[in-house]
Amino acid sequence: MTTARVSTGDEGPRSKRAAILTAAVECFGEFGFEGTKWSAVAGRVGIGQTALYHYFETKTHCLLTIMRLELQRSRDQFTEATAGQSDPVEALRAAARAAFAVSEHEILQMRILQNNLSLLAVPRTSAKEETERQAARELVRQIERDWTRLLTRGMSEGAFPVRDPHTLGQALLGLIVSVWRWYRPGGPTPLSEVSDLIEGCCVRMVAE
Amino acid sequence: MTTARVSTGDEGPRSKRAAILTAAVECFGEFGFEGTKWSAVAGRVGIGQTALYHYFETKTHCLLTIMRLELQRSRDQFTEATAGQSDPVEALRAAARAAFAVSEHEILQMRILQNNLSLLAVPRTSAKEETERQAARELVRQIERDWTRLLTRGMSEGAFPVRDPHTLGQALLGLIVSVWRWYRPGGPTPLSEVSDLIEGCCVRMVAE
DNA sequence: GTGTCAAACTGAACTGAACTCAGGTTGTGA
DNA sequence: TCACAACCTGAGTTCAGTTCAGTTTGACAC
Repeated sequence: MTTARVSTGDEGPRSKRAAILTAAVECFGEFGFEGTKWSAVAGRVGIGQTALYHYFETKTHCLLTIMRLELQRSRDQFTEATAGQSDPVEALRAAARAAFAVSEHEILQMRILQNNLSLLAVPRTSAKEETERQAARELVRQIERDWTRLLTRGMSEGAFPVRDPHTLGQALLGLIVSVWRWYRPGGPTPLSEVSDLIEGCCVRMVAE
Repeated sequence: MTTARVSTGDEGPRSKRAAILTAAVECFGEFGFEGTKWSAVAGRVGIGQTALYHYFETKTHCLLTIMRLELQRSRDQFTEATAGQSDPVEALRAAARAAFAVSEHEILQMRILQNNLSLLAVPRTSAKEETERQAARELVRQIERDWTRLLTRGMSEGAFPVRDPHTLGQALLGLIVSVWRWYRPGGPTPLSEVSDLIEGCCVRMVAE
């Protein structure tokens, strides 16, 4: 049950919100969102199904919350990794490496995010779902802008050949996140190798 | 309603299978699989909901069929594009270009495939669903093998530096298909530009 | 032309998972 | 020790997907 992390601070002392999020990440990550029964998450936390509705308006609201939190974490990690880097190539390398410096739990969150990104395209009818969706969309936009900025800076400094920075940013992002579609911990290729290979790909894509 | 394409040949003279597939592609592509009601597809074709079950065992069976057909089409296109190319770099370029030489209807199919790939990971209980899932998985494996082969050949001929060809193939595929997540016809960047940019990225990733 | 039969279809009923309702319990903090 | 908000529950509702028990249709043989 691991009542750890994911705390957003605004919870009561006997709140199970964090436990629900953790359980949901494990279920959604392993069986997929549609593949997991909402009641199974309740069972794993040790409460009745209806108790879930005290914390989340709907099952989708929980999913969107997980996605938003993961986007926030990803973006913070990017910001932290690139903060000190003055050389554009080094900044690019740091950003790519940061994307793969994740725990197994975070891998699940990336996978969930990846597999349900299309949810963000269509408006939701439930109020809280829509709020989370908007927040997630805004984070996606900011992350795209972060990458575009990194590329634009590198191009204006002459470190990267000039190309459409926005489309190139999308391509880099697509390349990096696509890893979570097939990568499995304990698989044939260790994550460190994947990380090195993708880092090199990013640099060659952009800087040559 | 456009009773065109997608015919697999083994249908009766008054079959609406092709019309259902076309309508389903349009609905699933625009609103997402979970976002479209199965009855809405029936409505678009002009039949009652229950008539759908004459052609597909379940809604998911229809989705898996669409995905399998699109994988088949993609693979054929790869094979045709790379057939005559003896130079590895030219073969790589041709493969990348072929991936973007698609109609608007095929773009929808790529999007559907992309958004529901995680379905292929977990076994299905329905017999026909499971058959389509196995076929789709096999096609994915073959497509990965096609790319790996292309890379291995280029490396052994000295046209590409030696790197893990399987992981690099996954990266190329991930880069290419990730485009369908954000690309929209009539958007700011025309597909021809995207195609050129991604083609260049592929070559730099692999050949430098 | 006419009869046959599988293919094609239908309205009514069923199912199961997400969700609502109308309260009951609990433990924190005043 | 009492109040009350946070937390929880079992019983019921809803609705999309699916099954059932047939009816209609039209291609083809004769």
